[in-house]
Amino acid sequence: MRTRIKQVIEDKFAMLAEQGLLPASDVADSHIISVPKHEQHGDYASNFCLVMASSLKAPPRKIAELLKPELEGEGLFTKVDVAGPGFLNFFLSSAFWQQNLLEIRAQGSGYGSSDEGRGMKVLVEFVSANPTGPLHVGHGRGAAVGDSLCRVLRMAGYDVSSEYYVNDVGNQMQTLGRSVFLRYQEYFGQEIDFPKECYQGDYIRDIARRIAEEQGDKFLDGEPASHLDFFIHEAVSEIFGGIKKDLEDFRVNFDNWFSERTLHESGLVEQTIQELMEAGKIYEKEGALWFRTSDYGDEKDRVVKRSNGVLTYFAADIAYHRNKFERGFQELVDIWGADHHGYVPRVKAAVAAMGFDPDALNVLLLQLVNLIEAGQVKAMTTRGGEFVTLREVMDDVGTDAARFIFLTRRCDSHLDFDLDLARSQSQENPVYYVQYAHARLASVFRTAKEAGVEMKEPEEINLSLLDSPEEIKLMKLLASFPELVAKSASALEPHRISYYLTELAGLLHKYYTTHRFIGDDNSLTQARLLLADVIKTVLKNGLNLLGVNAPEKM
RNA sequence: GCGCCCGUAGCUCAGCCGGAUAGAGCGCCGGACUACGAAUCCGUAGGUCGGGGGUUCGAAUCCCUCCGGGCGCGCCA
Repeated sequence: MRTRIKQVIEDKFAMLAEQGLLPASDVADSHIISVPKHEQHGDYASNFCLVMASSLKAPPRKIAELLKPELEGEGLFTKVDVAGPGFLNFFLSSAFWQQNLLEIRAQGSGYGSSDEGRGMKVLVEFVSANPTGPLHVGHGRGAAVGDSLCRVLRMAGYDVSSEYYVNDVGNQMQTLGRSVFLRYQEYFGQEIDFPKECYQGDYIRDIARRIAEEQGDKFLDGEPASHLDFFIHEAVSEIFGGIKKDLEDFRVNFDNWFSERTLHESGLVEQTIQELMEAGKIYEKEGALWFRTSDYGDEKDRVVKRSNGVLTYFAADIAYHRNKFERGFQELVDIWGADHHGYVPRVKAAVAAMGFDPDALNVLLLQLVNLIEAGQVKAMTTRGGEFVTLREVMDDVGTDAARFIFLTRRCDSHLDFDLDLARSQSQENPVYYVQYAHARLASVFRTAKEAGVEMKEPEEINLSLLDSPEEIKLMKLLASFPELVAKSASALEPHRISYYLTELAGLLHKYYTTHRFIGDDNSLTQARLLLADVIKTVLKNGLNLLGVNAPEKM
């Protein structure tokens, strides 16, 4: 609708310019159609006259007055107002909104879709936690945001793939294997010196105990180094199995699990370094290889191969991002913890140096999650081994509440996750507010069925009965859902969905207390049931974008 | 010291590629079930949008600066 109004204005302007009533001029980019905050400002508003005033050398209101009759003659609006400093306010008839209900109903679970993304291939990479320990709450936020973003992008017409990058090589693997081996020795009563850099969590002991129980003490003999691969393999597969299970229960699915190891094994890392050296973008200094990232906006050059011959994590990441582009993705979204923000410029620099568009790489930085319990921040450190896992939170508050809460904040805002609130099965918990709206409507249909009321075909329903201010307001909000999804997608901001749903649920609850869906007047009942049906659909579609259930009963 | 993010009601936060009178939830206080679910609704109170400058017809929104908080500044990942 917005694009249609915009087009009409620009057409009418061109016509007036042709007639010599206004000077010809290019239309400013800042010309937008918005939905005004106040009802008296109409259903849509245009700032056209304001943004064009200076290039047309005419007062905004005067331009508006010239356009007004032309726009009214279009037949699209019941009224066009010139308001304030020169806004054009457009009023649509209630029939317009009523007809829209049929459209929503026809689209059903597909309502909200658009071709905003035009089939653009997008890769969203998230979580990507090292398989050295269980997922913690911070990863949970990444999982919720990433997964929801994928759903939103898909609905907005993007061709989306989701991916988890598995760091399955490097020092940390050695450290992990060593940590488990030491605990294994400890299990058999040997004196061990457990270094600080080893993984401290109890889960390491659990893995060691399992190995000890299954394999006995046979690894105590001989050179520990020769057993290390076995311990690494056992630890990784157990930990990774746990991660996958956690994500599955959190309703997060990945299209692809990308192993860092394959980048090395395929030779892509070495090949990329070689090519960049030939292009003069990597040079040698003090025995190490350095990438000229400072030529592309980074603070300083970065090492890709250490003087001891070992590749850095960065080296693999360069190849990984190259690989992403070479797989044909046009937009990349990386979701990282905010503590990695210093890493962004160097990866963008690498992308640019390889000849790809650095703006095609979108890095979302997720700020910290603080768990609050009894009004106190629960300490959450990864190093000390004392951390709250995603599993604990999921088991504690449930997947629905956890996901919803993770999606009620902007990415770059710190998140205080109040456990008591999330736990409470009561009014304070925001997720229930929305779910309850859905369940309430489901209940209406159950009641209707019991009363023997069947919904007619939409075409037979007299929609003009839906004309109260509350109904109009609801219908307008319902109509804006596809735009909201599209905007949420292009801005990479899934949290907008949860705000929309809270607003829609609020309107429904309010409506519910002042209007009855089922009454003596059959045609009114029919019209309101259609409205109920459509609201229910939109709530469900929206909750689905968040990965939250839409229950029929609670 | 340098860089990134944040600062909006008592609390937690929306709104931020400029737009009209700045919103919500929680909390406080007061109301509403003999009709579809009260996990709900209605009403009251609550604001120098961190401070200051600038750009503009117009700034919570953009720019500069200062103050406060968080996080980073490895030949770690």
